[in-house]
Order: sequence, then C-alpha cells, then structure tokens
Amino acid sequence: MVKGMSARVTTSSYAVLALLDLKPWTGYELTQQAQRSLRYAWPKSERLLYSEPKKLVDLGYATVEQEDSGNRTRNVFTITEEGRQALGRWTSTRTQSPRFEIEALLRLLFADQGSREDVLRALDELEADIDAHHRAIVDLMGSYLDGGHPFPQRTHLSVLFATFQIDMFKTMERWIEFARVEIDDWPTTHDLGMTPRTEILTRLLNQDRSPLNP
Amino acid sequence: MVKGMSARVTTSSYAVLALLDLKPWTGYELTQQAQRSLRYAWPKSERLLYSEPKKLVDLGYATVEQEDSGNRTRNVFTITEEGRQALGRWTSTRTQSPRFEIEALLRLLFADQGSREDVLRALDELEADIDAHHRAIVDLMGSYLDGGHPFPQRTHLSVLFATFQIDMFKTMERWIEFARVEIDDWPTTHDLGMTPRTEILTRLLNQDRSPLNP
DNA sequence: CTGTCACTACTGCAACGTGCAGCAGAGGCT
DNA sequence: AGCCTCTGCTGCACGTTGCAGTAGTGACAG
Repeated sequence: MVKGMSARVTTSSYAVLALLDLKPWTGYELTQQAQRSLRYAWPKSERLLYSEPKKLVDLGYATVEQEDSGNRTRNVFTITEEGRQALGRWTSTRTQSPRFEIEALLRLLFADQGSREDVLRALDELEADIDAHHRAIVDLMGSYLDGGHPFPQRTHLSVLFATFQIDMFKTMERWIEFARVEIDDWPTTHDLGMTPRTEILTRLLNQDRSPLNP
Repeated sequence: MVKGMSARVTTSSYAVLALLDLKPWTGYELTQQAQRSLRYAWPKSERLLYSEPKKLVDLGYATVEQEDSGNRTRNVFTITEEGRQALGRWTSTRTQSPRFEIEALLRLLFADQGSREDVLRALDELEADIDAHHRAIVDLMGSYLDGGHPFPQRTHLSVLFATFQIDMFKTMERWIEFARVEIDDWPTTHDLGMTPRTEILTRLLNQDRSPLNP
C-alpha cells in the first residue's frame, strides 16, 4: 500500500512473476508451489513469498483481489500486461552466478579440528538431506506421468530440470560413499600431509580427472 | 567494542574461527583466504568477513592486536582457548541442509515465457561461471603439488573437497551439453507437453535413472 | 617528478532476506 | 468440548549484502 518506495525488483520478484504468468495464485498457494519445484533452483523463505506479490502490486506488475473463503478473505494475485513486459525484459539480462552453500563440506574442510566421528556424521546428515530431495524429485516426475500435475504442457521443461537435479544428487551420493571409504583409511583426521595416496589423488585432480570417473 | 549485545554465533562465525585455528590472520587476509577455497562451500561477502572476527573478539573467542605496516595499522586476530572449545562444541551440532541457488535453472524452468535464444544464453552464462570455478579448483590442487600452498598438512582434506567440486562441475558441464541438444530439438519453447521423447525421459527419471548415466 | 592505477585495509549505511512468534478461521477426530 | 492440523497471513529482530567512501603504498608511464 505504501507508494513512492524504491523496492528493487530482484530475481525472486521475477520468480514470483513467472509463476503468476502461468495462472493467478493466492499468497498461500505461492508459498506451497515454491516448495514443490522452485526451491531446488531458487530456495526462498515462506516469508519472502508472501511479501513479493505485494511488491509486484506496488510496481504495477500484478493486481490483487480479495476473495472470500468462508469467514475470511485471501489475496488472489494476477499478472498485468506491464508485468508480462517486465518478465520479457528480464529474460535478456545477465544470469547471476550459481551459489552453493554446503555446510557439510565446510566441516570436512576443517575436519582436522574435530574427530573422525564428527566428519562422518556431517556426511550422514548431508546424505539424509540429499536423499529427501532426491525422492521428492522422483515423485515430481511421477506426478507428470499419472496426470496429477497441473501444468502438463510444461513437462519438457521439468524433464530437463529434473535431469539436472537427479544427476547432481547421484554425483553427491557417490562422492559421499567415496569420502567415507577414504576417511576410514585415515589413521587420524589431522596432519596427514602428502601421503602416497593423497599425492595420487592430487595429481589426478590437477589433471582435471576425478577418482570417481577415472 | 559494544558489549552486552546478543550477536548470534552463526556458521559463518565458526568458519572464521576455524580459519583462526590454523594461524592468526589479519582482517584483509581473511577476506582473501575466503576467496581461495571457503567460497566453494560457504560463499560469504567480503563485508561479512571483516565483521565476523570483531564479533569473535566480543565473544571472547579471539583477540585483536594492532600491527603496523608502514604508516597505518592492521588488525591481527588470534583464536583463544575459549574459541577452540566453542569450535569443538560446534562439530557435534546438526549440519545445516545444503542450499543451491542456480538462476540459470530458474530461467530454464520458465523458458516457455521467453525465446530459445534466452534460455541458451542462460546456459552459456552458467557454463562460463562453472568453468571459471573449475579452473580455480584445478589450480588450487596444483599449488599443493608445487609446494606453493601454505598448509600442506591439510592436503588430505583438500583432496576430498576438490573431488567433490570437480565431480559436480563435470556433471553440470555434461548436463549443459545435454540440455543444449534437447533444446535444439524443440520446435518451440512452449506448450510442447508430453511428446514421445519427453515421456521416455520422464519414465526414466521416475525410475531414478538419468539419460546421462543410462 | 608527477599523475594514475592497482593493491592493501578497512568502515558506514541502506536495503534485502530469514526465522520465529503470533494471530485467527476451518475442518476433523476423540 | 478440546485438541490438532491445515489455511492464510503479519510484525519484528537480526543476519547478510552491495555499494560508496576513505586512505596509505608501491609501481610504472610520461
């Protein structure tokens, strides 16, 4: 409602705008939808997902309508022509660099400051998180097959997207297993330095080859 | 200098604390070091890297000394015994879930709202960013081999870390090539729906198999 | 010998984004 | 009648980022 505010249009704004371009959504639906697929490419908090559509309205990129469900109202957001044009302009801007936050890897990097159990547990926790995502993506593909997905005309996009995710998950799972075996071979977590095994691996990596894809 | 403030100890605080556990660093050195390897697991802004060590001092986890280089001073931070203990306690806490922000994938998900050129350019930009990281990691491994790395006793950790990165980069690069070929085959970006090709891929993914690792 | 440029070494500030607490109606189960 | 889950949000504190600004240092060009 406040106008005259600066309010930058962020990538998250365009993410919501792109969802609105598919169909009108309520604020709550947007938060739910963002959990289903968006979060694997652009993870944003529920809180933000409630704020963004309001910003879009302020910018003239969307409109709100109060719809009543029983004794209370909910906000339905619809994209405007101006919003569609803004979306079109966005597609020709520079894509931001990817960004990977992996606390388990951070703990691995400093594993010499803790016990072997600590680093192995970090790997277990990473594996559990990845498995959960992995299963969710496989299920998502199932929903396209059994007709349960609301946008079947977008299957070709989802398939490419899911291929990326599945490949990444498989790569990470294979690496976790590899890391476990290596760590089991260590006599201790710290000050191992350049053992014969480590040197072999270092040379391999420096030649841009991986012990997992020899 | 302000005391009595709450100031939560975040993962980023522990990341800096872990660096300080290796040796004392100046604020500037911390920002540089974080660019070298930390950023691939825990990307944080230069600004934060200047703030965190001050917070650690407030918490009693580190001490500062003014050191003069020429006509100006710089701050050298050293970990305290209390800091080491805090670091030890952190290793037994739950590891946070990984988080992947990939704007290029977001653009792919909504590629039906733009042109084929737009989505292909997003893939090119992703590839360029990944190649830059890829080369940096290969070089980092080189620095362990030629003796240029300051912590050779940590090679065994760096090797596991780098294996993860190289595998991920290779997986993404292969996927980008795959995606290009698929997109070239599309008659248009939108409303393709369930073509025979798409259905084959969807079934494959729903069986947790990837077209890239058949 | 003076100007410019890159590097070192930070700080202040506004704005972005997250997590959590809180509020409230609806429907179902015990 | 009480409780729990789902729907459907808002306010607030605080973590984090990007950018602008400040300032000394050393190297090289003209």
